Amino acid sequence: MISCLLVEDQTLVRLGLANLLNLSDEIVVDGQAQNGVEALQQLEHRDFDVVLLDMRMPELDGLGVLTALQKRACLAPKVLIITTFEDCDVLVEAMALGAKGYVLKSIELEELIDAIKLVVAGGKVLQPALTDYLLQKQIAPQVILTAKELQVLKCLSLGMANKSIAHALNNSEGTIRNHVSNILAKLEVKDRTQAVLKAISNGLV
Amino acid sequence: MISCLLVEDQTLVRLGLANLLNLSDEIVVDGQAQNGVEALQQLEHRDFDVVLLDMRMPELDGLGVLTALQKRACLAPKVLIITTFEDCDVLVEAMALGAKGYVLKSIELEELIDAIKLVVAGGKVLQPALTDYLLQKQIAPQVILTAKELQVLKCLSLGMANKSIAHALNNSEGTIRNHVSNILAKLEVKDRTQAVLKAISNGLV
DNA sequence: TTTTACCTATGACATCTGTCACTGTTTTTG
DNA sequence: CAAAAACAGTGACAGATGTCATAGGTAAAA
Repeated sequence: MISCLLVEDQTLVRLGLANLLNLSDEIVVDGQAQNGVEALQQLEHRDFDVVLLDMRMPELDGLGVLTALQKRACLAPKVLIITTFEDCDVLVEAMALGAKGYVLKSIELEELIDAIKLVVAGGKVLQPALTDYLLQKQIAPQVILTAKELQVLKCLSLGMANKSIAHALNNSEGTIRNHVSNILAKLEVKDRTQAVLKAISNGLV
Repeated sequence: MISCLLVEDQTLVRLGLANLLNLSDEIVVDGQAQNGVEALQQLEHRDFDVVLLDMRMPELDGLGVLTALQKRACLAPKVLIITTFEDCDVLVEAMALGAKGYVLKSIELEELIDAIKLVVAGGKVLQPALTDYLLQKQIAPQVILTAKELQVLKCLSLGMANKSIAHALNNSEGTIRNHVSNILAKLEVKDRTQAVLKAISNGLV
């Protein structure tokens, strides 16, 4: 039997999925968590063969869990991300942080069970729908913003003007203008509005 | 026993939820549909006490189903919307289209069962989290944009510059500037970026 | 019919925005 | 250590943005 920790914030989805998996005779969900914090607590106490991890959660999200797990690399469990298409912008980050697979909640039950077995066996899983998505993304390679730029971008996406941002971040307006200019270049957009739109749709903020 | 049609596109969620509800001794999910079209087909063949309806679906979404059901008003079944917080902008529309209740997927199982019973009994259900949301909306009374303004706002939220919008809508740039100015005043914001953010969060676009 | 609201347009104006070139300081990294 | 990034700053500039006053045309409502 494959022992499995299920991390998902929506109670109905979590209970339902746990039930379904437990009906199979190969997988047993013997741990559940509503958010990243709970998940890490459970993982301290005992080991699981695999962690089914949702991305969007309160308290600590999927990426947070992955980051935390990386720090104790030796005994990191296999992680299979199971989430919605809306959250798949972070696919690359998640895999970079050590996730072994990434499937959508729209997956069929049998496929999911196969994916879990594959991951436990040491494989990697990516749904066809996602590989297409990846291809599209890789044409426009990963944008890397510096910490400061990300800070400014967050201000932008709050609708702040350069002057306000300068005041908020204790910089001159000119400096903020430079940062904004660099952000626009990196995001390949022409003005702050487009930057905000791109940031939102890419989950950068 | 309350007979129930469950309409939800994500297979795992649907099967899981159906299982959970069937475990109770008051509710039986004896119909399932993956989208609005399938739901309407099922409803032609037979009656259900209640329809559990997801909002965001392929083919035909929740609002579409409600609209279709309204047209044969006499034998419209009770509808309980069960969806995510992201889709709750359409709450008012859904209720106006005859939905008897609106709950989030984050609801607890027992609460959901209670909600279903309440709806079948002729009541209406709104989760506390949603009533708060409604209040917020009503404090900032409905902004009324003219058709043209809405058109311009949509362009804004695509990240277009005034010149582009002017070109796209066959107007002078000055005219567009005037429209933008009026939009900003009506939305009570200071620049186009804030306008776009507000438009998005209020579902105006 | 008169009024009202909407769409269109122009010109002038102040301000904001984004770019560029150039100069530093500090921190990270090879 | 030396090179490379990241960060902060200035000044000058072009162009975009938003405001205001003003005004003509059209369509719907009173």
